[in-house]
Amino acid sequence: MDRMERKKEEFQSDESYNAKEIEEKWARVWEKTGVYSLKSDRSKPKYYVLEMFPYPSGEPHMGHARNYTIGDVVARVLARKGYNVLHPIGYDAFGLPAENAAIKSGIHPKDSTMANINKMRKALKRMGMSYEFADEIITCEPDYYKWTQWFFLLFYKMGLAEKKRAKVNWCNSCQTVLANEQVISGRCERCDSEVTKKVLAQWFFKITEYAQRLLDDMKLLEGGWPERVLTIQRNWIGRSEGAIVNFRLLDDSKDIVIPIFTTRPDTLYGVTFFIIAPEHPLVDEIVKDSDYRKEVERVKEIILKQSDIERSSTEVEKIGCFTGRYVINPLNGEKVPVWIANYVLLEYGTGAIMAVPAHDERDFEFAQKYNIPVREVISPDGKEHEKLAKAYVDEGIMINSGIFNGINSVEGRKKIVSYLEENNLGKFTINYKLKDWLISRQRYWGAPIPIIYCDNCGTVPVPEKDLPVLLPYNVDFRPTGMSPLSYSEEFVNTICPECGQKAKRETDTMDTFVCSSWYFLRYCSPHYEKAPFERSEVDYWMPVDQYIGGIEHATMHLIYARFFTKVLYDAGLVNFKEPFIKYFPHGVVNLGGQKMSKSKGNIVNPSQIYNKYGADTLRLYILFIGPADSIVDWSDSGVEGAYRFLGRLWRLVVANIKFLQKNSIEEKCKSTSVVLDCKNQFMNGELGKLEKELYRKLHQTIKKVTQDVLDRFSFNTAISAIMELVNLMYKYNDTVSDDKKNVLLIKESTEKLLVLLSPIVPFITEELWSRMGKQDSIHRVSWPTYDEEVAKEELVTIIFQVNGKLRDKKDLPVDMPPEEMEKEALNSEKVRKFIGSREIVKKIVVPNKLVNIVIK
RNA sequence: GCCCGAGUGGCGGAACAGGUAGACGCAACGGACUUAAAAUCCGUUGAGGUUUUGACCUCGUGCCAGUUCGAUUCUGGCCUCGGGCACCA
Repeated sequence: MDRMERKKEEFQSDESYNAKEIEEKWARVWEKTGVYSLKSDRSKPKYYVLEMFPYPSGEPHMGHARNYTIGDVVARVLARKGYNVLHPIGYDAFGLPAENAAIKSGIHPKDSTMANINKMRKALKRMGMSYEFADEIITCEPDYYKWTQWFFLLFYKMGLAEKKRAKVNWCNSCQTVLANEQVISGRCERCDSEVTKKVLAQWFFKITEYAQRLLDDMKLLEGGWPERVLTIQRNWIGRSEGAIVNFRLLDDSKDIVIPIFTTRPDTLYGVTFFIIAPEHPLVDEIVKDSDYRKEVERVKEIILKQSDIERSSTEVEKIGCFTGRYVINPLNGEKVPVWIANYVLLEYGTGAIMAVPAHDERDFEFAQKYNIPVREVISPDGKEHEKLAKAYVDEGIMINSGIFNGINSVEGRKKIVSYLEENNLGKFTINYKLKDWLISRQRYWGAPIPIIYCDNCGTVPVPEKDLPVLLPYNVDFRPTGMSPLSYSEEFVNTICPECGQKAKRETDTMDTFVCSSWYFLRYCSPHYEKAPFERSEVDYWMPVDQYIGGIEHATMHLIYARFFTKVLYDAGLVNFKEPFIKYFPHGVVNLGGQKMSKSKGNIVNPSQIYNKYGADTLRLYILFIGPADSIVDWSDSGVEGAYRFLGRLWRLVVANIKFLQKNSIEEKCKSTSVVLDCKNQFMNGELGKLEKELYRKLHQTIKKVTQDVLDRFSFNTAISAIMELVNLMYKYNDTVSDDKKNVLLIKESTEKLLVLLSPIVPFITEELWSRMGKQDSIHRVSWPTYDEEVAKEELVTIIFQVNGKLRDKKDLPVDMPPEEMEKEALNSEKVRKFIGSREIVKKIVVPNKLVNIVIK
C-alpha cells in the first residue's frame, strides 16, 4: 500500500475516533431505547444510588460533573451486577440565586429556573448520565412543595415547629434570616457577607430535641460514613456533660436564684467570682438603686456595641465590671461577687457562670486583669502551689475543697453532683451547642409556610385539603427585609379556616433545606398524588444505599435530612431511622490551586471539555485525576492524556475487530475437535507464555476493577488497571504475528475490556461494541466475572534480603514451602556475597513474599 | 486553644493485613515513521556514586526518636498544610 492510500484510509471517518459524532448518535439511540434507566425488576435485590441533587444554576459545573460521574459509574456497575437500581435526578429549584438574578435581569425566578433546568438536563444527558429522567422532581413545582408544606404541618402537629422570638442571624446582603448552620465563621454561607444579630419572631424546627438521637444513631452509620463527617457532626451538636448549679443572690427582700451551667462541678470550691451575661434580664434588677448602676450600664453599653463576631473571638480583650452584689456558693456558703463580662454569652448554658480562675483559662485572664483572688482546688500532685502562672485545666487531686479533699477530680465531679442533687442545689445536665433550626426566610422564591393568623383564633395551620398554599407569580420581590409576599394583597388576605373571619397568611417562605430534607423519599414514588410518598415504594427502596455529595453539607443538609427522617420515623411514616446507609463525600475540583469561581475567572466548564474532546474524555479524566474523595487540581494536559487513551483504545479495538473479521472463530474451530474456550485452553496449558500472561491479566483486571469501584470508590486505580491491560494487549498484537494470534483470546479480551470500561466511558464502548457486530446495547451486558484460578499468578517474585536490605530476587512458584524458599535464597550468589563468612543469626521466611537472612 | 485528616519523583498519584517504594498517567528527553510537522509507535526518566557498559553500591516516602529481622505503613514527640469547633463555661 503506498503512502497516499494509507493516508486516505486513516482519514476515513469510520477509522478514527470521532467523539462528537458517536456521542450524539448514541444519545439519540438511548433516548429512544430507554437505556438511561437502570431499573429492572423486583425479583432482584434493590440498590438506591443517590447523588445530592443540583441547584439549577445554568449549566453544570465541574463539581457536578465529578459528583455525577462517580454516582453514574457506581450505579451502572451495580445494575450490571444484577441489582435493581434506583438512580434518580431532580432539581433543588427554590433558592436565592434565581431571585437575586431576577432582581438584576427582570426575568422571573420561575422562568429562569425552568430554563436552567432544561439546560441542566440536556447537559446531564450529554454527559451520559444514567438517570430516571422520566421521574425527575422539581422542588419549586406545586406538586412537590405541597408536600413540603404538608411536612411543615406534620411538624407543627407534633409540636416540633414553633414560632418564637429569638436573637437570630441576619444577612444584610440577602435581606433574610439564616439558620445557625448557614453561618460559616460569622459569614453568610451563600454570599459570604458578615452576619449580624436581630431579635425577631421566627419559625423554628426543634432539632435540639433530637440532638441526642442524632448522636446515638451515628453508630448505625459507622463504617458507611467517613469518620471525619461524623466527627464534624459531633462537634456541631457539641454535647457536653456537666451540672446546673443554683447560686442564690444575697438579698434581704427577695429570693432570687441564678442557675449556672458548668462542666467542672469538681471546681466549685475554687469559685472566687460570678459572671452573668451583660444582656441577662436580671442585670437591671440586680443593679437597680445601686451605686454601681451607672458603671454597669456604661460597661454594658460598650460590650453590646461589640459585634457578635468580635465578642466571640478569643482575641478581644476581656472586659467587665463588678455589680456590687453577691451570690452564695451553695457548697461552702461563701459570699461571691457578681460581675458582668463580655465573654459570657446569654445564648449558651444559662447565661451565667461560676468563675474558677485557677482552673479556667478565661476566668484566669479576667481575674488577673481585675485583681480577683485565685484559689487552687485541683492539684496535679495533691500539694498546694504558691502562685499559679496559668490556669490548671487538667484533672488532679482535690484540695481546699472541704470534705472532698484528696479525691481525684473525676471522681469528685460525680460526688459533688450527687451532693448537689441530694440537697436540691443543682442537678446533672447535658448541654448541646446545637440550636433549633430557623426555617423562616424573608424572601419570595421558596415554599410558603402554611400558617394563617386570625385575630380570633390566633395561629391556625392551613388545613391539609387546602394545600398547596400557592406561591403567587406576580409579586414585587425586591428585598426590603420584609417578606415580598407581605406586599401581595391576593396572597396575604384570606379567610380563617376555623372561624371564617378575615385573616392573614404567614408571608415568610421556608428555608430551601426543608425541601431537600425529604426529596430522596419523593423519588421512590415521584408522581404519587395522595401523599408525599407511597409507603410501599418507600419501604422497598429506602434507605438510600449509597449517597454521594459534597462534604460542605455535613452540618447542613446532611444533619437536617437525618433529623427529618427521625421525625418521620416517630410519626410512623417510615420504618428506618437513618436515610443514608453509606455516604461518600467527593472532593472539590480546583484550578491553579484555587476554588473555581466566576469572580476569579478561573473556571473550566464541563461543556468546554465535552465539546472539545467528548463526554467520555471528561468522565475518564475526572475519575482518573485522583482519589475521588480528595481535592484535585484541574490539568489540561491530564485531559489530553485521557483523550489519548481513548484514541489508543479505539485503534486497538478497531484493529482487533478487523482481525476477527478476517479470522472468524468458526474457521478456527473446524481445525480442532475440542470446544474452543479460552479458559479451557488456559487450563489445558495450550496458551503460549504471552497469551497466558494476557489471559491472566484480563481476569486480574476484572477482579481489580470490580473491587476498586464497588469496595473502595477507587476509580483512578481501576482505570490504571485497565490501562495496563490495554498496554499488554498492544504488546501482544505487536509481538505476535497475525497468523499466530489466538482468535478466541483476542475476542474475549476485547469484549471484556469494553464491558469493563462501559460504565466509565459509555459512548465509545457502545460504538465499538456495535462495531463488533453486537445487536444489544453494551449497557445491558452483565458484569464480567473472574476466575480466581486464572487470576492467580503461578510465579511470584520472592525478595531475598540480608539484614532487611534487598539483595536479590527470583521468580518462584506460588506457595513454595518455606524450606525451599530459604534454600533458594541461600543459593543466590548475591545473597552469599553479602553473608560472606558472617554468622547467620536468624532466617525469616514469609510465604510468597520474601526471605530475610539476618547475620551478625 | 481543642478535635480530626494529610505530607511519597519535575507534576497528579500507586503501594488496599508491617515485606520489591514510585504502578498508571502527565511533563521532559531519545529513537522509529515523515521532505517536514502533527498524530502514532517504541524506549529512558527519584538523587548520588562506582563502572571492565554487563551491571553494581549508597541514600531516599515532612523532621527526630522508638518498636521490629524488616516501617511510606505501627508508637511517641515536633514541623507544615487542609478541615471542623471555638471566650461554649
